[in-house]
Amino acid sequence: MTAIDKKSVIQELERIAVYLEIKGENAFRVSAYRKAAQALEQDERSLAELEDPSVLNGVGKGTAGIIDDLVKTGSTELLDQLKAEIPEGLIPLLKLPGLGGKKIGKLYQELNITSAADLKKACEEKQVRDLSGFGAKTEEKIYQELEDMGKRPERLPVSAVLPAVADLNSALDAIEEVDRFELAGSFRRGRETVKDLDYIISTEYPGEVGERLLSMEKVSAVISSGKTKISLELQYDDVIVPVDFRMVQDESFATILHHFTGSKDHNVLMRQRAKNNGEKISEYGVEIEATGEMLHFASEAEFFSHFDLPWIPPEVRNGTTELEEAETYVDLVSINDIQADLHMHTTWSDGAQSIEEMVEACRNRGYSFMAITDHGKFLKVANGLSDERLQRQHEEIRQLRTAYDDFDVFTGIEMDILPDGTLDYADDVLKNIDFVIASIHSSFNQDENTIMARLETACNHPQVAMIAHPTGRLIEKRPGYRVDVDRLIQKAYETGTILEINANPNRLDLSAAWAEKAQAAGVKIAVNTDAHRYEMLDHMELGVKTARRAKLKKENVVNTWTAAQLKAWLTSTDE
DNA sequence: GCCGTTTTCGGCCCGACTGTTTTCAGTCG
Repeated sequence: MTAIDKKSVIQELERIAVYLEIKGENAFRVSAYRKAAQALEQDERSLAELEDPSVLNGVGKGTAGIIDDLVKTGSTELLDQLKAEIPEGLIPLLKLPGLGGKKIGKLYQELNITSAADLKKACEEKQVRDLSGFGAKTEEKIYQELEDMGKRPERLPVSAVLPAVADLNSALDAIEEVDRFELAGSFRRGRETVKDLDYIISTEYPGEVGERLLSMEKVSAVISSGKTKISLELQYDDVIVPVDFRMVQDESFATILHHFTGSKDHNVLMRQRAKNNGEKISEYGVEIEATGEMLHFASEAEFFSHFDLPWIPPEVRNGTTELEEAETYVDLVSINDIQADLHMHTTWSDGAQSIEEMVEACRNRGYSFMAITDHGKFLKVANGLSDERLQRQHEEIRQLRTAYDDFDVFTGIEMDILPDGTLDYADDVLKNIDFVIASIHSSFNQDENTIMARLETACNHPQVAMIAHPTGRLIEKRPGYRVDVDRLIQKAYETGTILEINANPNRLDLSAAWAEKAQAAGVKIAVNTDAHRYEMLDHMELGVKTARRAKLKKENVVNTWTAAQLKAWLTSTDE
């Protein structure tokens, strides 16, 4: 038996890095521990399977020894020393913007500050401003940050920044001096939470563009404002959205887009590759070190091509294996492959539009088929369909679809799996429905076995085509019910049940990590919006980003298929 | 602390902005 689990080992390595940072240690030594923690995290193997950690890139003899200590005893000498030397209360101070290890070290050594409370007092007594490297302005800023500490979340769910994205896109569209712009950063990479929004802007007139940005309506604070870089905070009700803008000349657009798309670790990989070629990547281009010549690129594709790589999708730029795997991303699912949305609601239950309105909206998006899947009778709060209303609705759908020869509308239902594990409709009702979704909306607090029994009952039913939002989580709001996802994936594979990536930005459920595992196990995935009104159909893009993060191939995403292919597959998996 | 097809030392991705300085360190992404 080991003294601690893998997650704890990773945390302890990160803790060592933080302590060393405050101690003012060499920055490369600090980042070495961070890198080791990351290498451990990204390796699939358990501690037991990973006999010698130093085989990992970034873990050398020293850190391997520390890992070994942690595994065997739960502690290690270095960490014990650091704990004795540095007060634990200093660690949260690293989170304050503008305070890094060096400055915290100074506060500790010269003012004997050991906690947030000490620091606040020192600011009030105006002691901080007298330290070299600090000043009155810094002191005031620190004081304000301490006041605000803990008031705002570190990362925002994508759903929280969508209004800001919409506003910023139209604001930038309206600025004449902007030649083109793009939203980069973790939003472009399709992460489910973001720290800020990173906009890159091509312009010949950064001064004018900057002025316009600073005068935008929702600006609540200016964090920094230079010649080519501006950082703002926008306020939307109680949500504060930090935004960075970087302005460049158009010739540098591709390289700055790449740079600010990140991830940081991906950039490190690319820069290392460039260095091996005697070249240097910056935001502005690629410099040939021997001659000093600066190369520019018309597109990201050209930029990658310069390094003998195909264009690497932003969603997989994790700084892990994407350079080696670059050739395998050609058949990644993309938004243009999507033929259908298979989960949505209408006025028949809790949606805002009629069947016909939703059908028209989907046709206009260029889809070739869709499914109407209102809530079942169990969900009374959502005006779920009784047996009788269900029949009538499906009759209406069958009538409607005769009007189209180029578009198919599946009859469907989002049927609850009841708390007692039974299904909401009888077999003879289900057998006439084209696309039956099963999902859990109740009794989230049941134990794992009960939840799994519910999900397995649904998978086992020949008429159930798909499990919607399989874990029930809401990002940053609730964890979901107690589902053993590995077991669900296995069951879905055995029964030919599709698992959903629900594209709603509050859900993104399955997550990318689980969807990747599902694909590896041979499970088919559907990316659906679960739209309750027109605009929510737009969420497809976020769902597809999640699918791409999961490295899903087009062939494994059923709503890239034709209606006929999906129908044939559904029939073949009935048992 | 890690690493090596310039390999056991000397680098480690690169640049903008701020606040403090008066040429730059620290922080950040």
